[in-house]
Amino acid sequence: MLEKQEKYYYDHPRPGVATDMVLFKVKQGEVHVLMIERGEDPHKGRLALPGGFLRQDEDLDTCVLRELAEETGVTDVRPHHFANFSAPGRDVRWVVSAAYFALLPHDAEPVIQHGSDAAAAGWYSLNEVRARKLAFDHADILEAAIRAVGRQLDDETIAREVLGMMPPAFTLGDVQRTHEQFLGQQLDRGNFRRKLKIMRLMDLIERTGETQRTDETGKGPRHRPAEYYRLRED
Amino acid sequence: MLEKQEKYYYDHPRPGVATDMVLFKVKQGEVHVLMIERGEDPHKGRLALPGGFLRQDEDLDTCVLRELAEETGVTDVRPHHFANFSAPGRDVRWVVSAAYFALLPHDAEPVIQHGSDAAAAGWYSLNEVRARKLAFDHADILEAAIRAVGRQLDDETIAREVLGMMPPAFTLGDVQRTHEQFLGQQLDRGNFRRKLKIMRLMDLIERTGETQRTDETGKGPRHRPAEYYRLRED
DNA sequence: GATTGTTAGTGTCTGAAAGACATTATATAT
DNA sequence: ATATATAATGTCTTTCAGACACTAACAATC
Repeated sequence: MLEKQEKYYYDHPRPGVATDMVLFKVKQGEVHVLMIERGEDPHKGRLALPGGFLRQDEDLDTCVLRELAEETGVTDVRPHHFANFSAPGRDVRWVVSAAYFALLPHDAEPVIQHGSDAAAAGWYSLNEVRARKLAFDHADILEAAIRAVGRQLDDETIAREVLGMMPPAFTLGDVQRTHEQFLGQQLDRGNFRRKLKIMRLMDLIERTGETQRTDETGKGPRHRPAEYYRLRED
Repeated sequence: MLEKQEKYYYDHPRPGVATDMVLFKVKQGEVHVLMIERGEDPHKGRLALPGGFLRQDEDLDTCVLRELAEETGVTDVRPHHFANFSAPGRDVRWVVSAAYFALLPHDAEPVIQHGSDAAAAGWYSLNEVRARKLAFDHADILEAAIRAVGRQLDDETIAREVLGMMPPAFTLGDVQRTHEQFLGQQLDRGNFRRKLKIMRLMDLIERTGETQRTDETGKGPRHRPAEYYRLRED
């Protein structure tokens, strides 16, 4: 293969090719994003999206999953490509990036790995990460990812993955608030629940029989408690 | 810039990065695609999509437009990215490609250029090009492009560009048949016309006053003639 | 104990839009 | 004249989204 490569060699300058992953998770009702603190220049110390360079024996989908597994231990997510980022000045090393998003199931247990490239890693809420100065053009990538999820929320595949993000017991209001964070706007409760039925998403979940209650610390609703739901086995 | 690049140099193998353009045109009622006969290995002699390698001072959108202009003289089209193609074996030179489609306005006058990379170029109907063995994975790219256009036909931007593909005088049946070729299925006439109104596409065109007629050669309809339309100035 | 405030859960009214299909119109061919 | 094919338009029904109303159930307060 290398010989063939030389045989057909073209004298084109070659950019670095990388993937970036915007991994979303729901934590205490708020959408969070996995970010890594860069341990090296360029942009040392800034928060960045996980991702990495393409290898010669893999395609981009494989690359983004491999990098995600290496840096976070997450393996069971579906990557969704939504855009390329290729502005010449976006990375002084000249790197073209294929951007993906994925929705982390709640039962997944990411183990943040510390490598040379990632001094620290962790989950940041949308508000937190928006208040930070991010590496490269990762702020643009993040916003584009949020919009991409919002656009695809009426796609059955994505809507199912959102259900998979929910904790073991959740209310329909929790699901609605998650949708709202991706859409950036409020939704009508009645219409949202009707949509869940029409998209047959209600068939994927079931009532636990429990309802919200106010615990001894005073935490909890001061209003009608919501029914808890859980994902069905099948 | 080059110094900085060396300063931050990463020892990653770098694939070639290219763009491929699926340029559609309507010719005598049939959707055609611009293809180039490859003048060099790999895949010398086979039909291929126009496109080329990314340069250091441009992003992917700029690249695909530049390559298109160089190879065909076409300048006034809007590129729409729809997918990346990155399977390791798709090109023995290891090339990752960002795939675009564009819809050629009828008034554009492409001048096919003959370069070292393009021994011959020309328009092929979907049936013709599907009967040929194409270079690389360009058959996959082409089919994906057709589906991408079909999916976006209810997007106002794309639907307008389809109108722009029509010849100076066209019938609503011509527009419908173009949509059908992208969708791969028949449409109901009444529903299609209603859609044109709802999407306010009827505001963009006007009747010419002429109707189809059978000319001396016997060409023409043997049925009720259709009204001709044209694009409005504004 | 009644009242208030807040969210949960459900139902209803309206209008937009799609799908299926019917009807009339107008040309050529026989 | 009749058949045939397509153009052009209209109608009926169903689906679905948006807006909104109404009741239910809890905690806090008066």
